[in-house]
Amino acid sequence: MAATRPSNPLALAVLVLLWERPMHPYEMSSTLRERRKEDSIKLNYGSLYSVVESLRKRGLIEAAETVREGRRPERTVYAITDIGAQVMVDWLVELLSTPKKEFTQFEAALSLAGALPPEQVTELLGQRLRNLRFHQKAVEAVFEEARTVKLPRLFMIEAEFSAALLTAEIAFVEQLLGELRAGSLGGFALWQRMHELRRAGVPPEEIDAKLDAEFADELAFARDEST
Amino acid sequence: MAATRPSNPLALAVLVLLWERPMHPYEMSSTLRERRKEDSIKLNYGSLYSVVESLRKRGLIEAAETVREGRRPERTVYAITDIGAQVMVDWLVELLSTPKKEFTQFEAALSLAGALPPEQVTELLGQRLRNLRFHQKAVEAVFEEARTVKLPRLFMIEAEFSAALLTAEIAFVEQLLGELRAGSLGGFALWQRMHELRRAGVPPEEIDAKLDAEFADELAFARDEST
DNA sequence: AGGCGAATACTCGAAGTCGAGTATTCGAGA
DNA sequence: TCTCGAATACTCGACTTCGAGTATTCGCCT
Repeated sequence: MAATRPSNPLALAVLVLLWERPMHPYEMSSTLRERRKEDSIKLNYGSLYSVVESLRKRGLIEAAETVREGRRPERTVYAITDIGAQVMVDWLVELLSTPKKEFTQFEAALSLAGALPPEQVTELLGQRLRNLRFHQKAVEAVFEEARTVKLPRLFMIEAEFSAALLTAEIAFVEQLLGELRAGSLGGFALWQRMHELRRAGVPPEEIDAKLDAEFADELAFARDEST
Repeated sequence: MAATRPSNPLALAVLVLLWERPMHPYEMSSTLRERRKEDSIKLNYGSLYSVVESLRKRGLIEAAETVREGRRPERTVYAITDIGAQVMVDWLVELLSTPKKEFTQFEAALSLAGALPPEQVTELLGQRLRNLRFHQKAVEAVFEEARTVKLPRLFMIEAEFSAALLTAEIAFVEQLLGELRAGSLGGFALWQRMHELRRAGVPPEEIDAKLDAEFADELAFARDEST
């Protein structure tokens, strides 16, 4: 059996932490928090403990000892196994070298935005833009702070990546908003008309027929798609 | 009880489809496929049926009729309810107007990349860059095709968004690769030395101590963090 | 006429996700 | 010395996710 692994990236974080040195679950979570890794890896207690258990069952990590410090409850300290170290490397290699489609909520929302009327979508994207810019300022403040305490950039690459995506999203929304406000986005009139008809209470099939007639040219693509 | 909703965006897609007109689950999946929405919304059969059931239990959709066409098995046709339509609107409003952190695998991998030696990470990111560029060409070909069949841009905004993120990622990886190859990324030497010591079999605590001594200036930030 | 691959239409159960809840202990201040 | 909030260290179970498997039928090709 090829060594399988859990799908949650938190499991990879656990492997990396145990590759550094043995520790117990709660220490993993606090270490991740200290290093600001919770910004890039979703951390939640339930998942942490179940992920640790899942790694143990697969033989990627093992319980090293159970210690009791002061009068705190007992804690199980885990260590990485040789197979675990190998899986960690393979996993990192795959994630770094091979891009794979990541589904985002915003992309889903964009693809379904047609269900709201164009005016409302314009308004909502305006709000989003304001929120994004506000967020960007906060992120820049964090970078500024990092520079003043001389934190080496190595420890923040993931934050820089996420900031780069944020900048790209801002540019995209700005551009889209411009086209929406100008009404110049291809298909805009069709979209508007569809909502007009719905508001008027026209039933679905009739809407389809009317739009098909009124926007014959714009909907031409749909007719010869039977290839 | 405030109308709750499933968390899977596929449920939003179901609401939108049923807002257009009643249909049965299999038709939902084929409609989504025809419209290329599976590129922006993760579609999988298991999830589809359980999401439909979950929407039904919450009263956001309801079974309208069960039909049997030809000698095909029976199918349940669902319709959206008034509450369902409201939830659909609220959900779209939230997703479009309010950005929320999306965790990506690559961001997680970047934040844990320190567990591989710098030379290997450089090599892997080189591979990634080649893959990303290849993928970008394919995406551009799709856009080209869309232009020739005159598909209105409205129907592809989500694809344009995803392409914008792809471009941003390429730029980021190019930039990062440059700094890695030049060895100019802050913390690079520290990272290299850490792996050197590990290869030499030095135990964790000693590595920490040595690095702390050798890179006192670069690690200064860590010492006065006890605020 | 009949065979076979593509499309239709789901089902199932193992695995994973999540946040709220619980119980304890430490330490700063009144 | 007492208290109270923050930190420590998990547990629980309801809900989701997922992909592989199943069973049928349509329609083209020979």
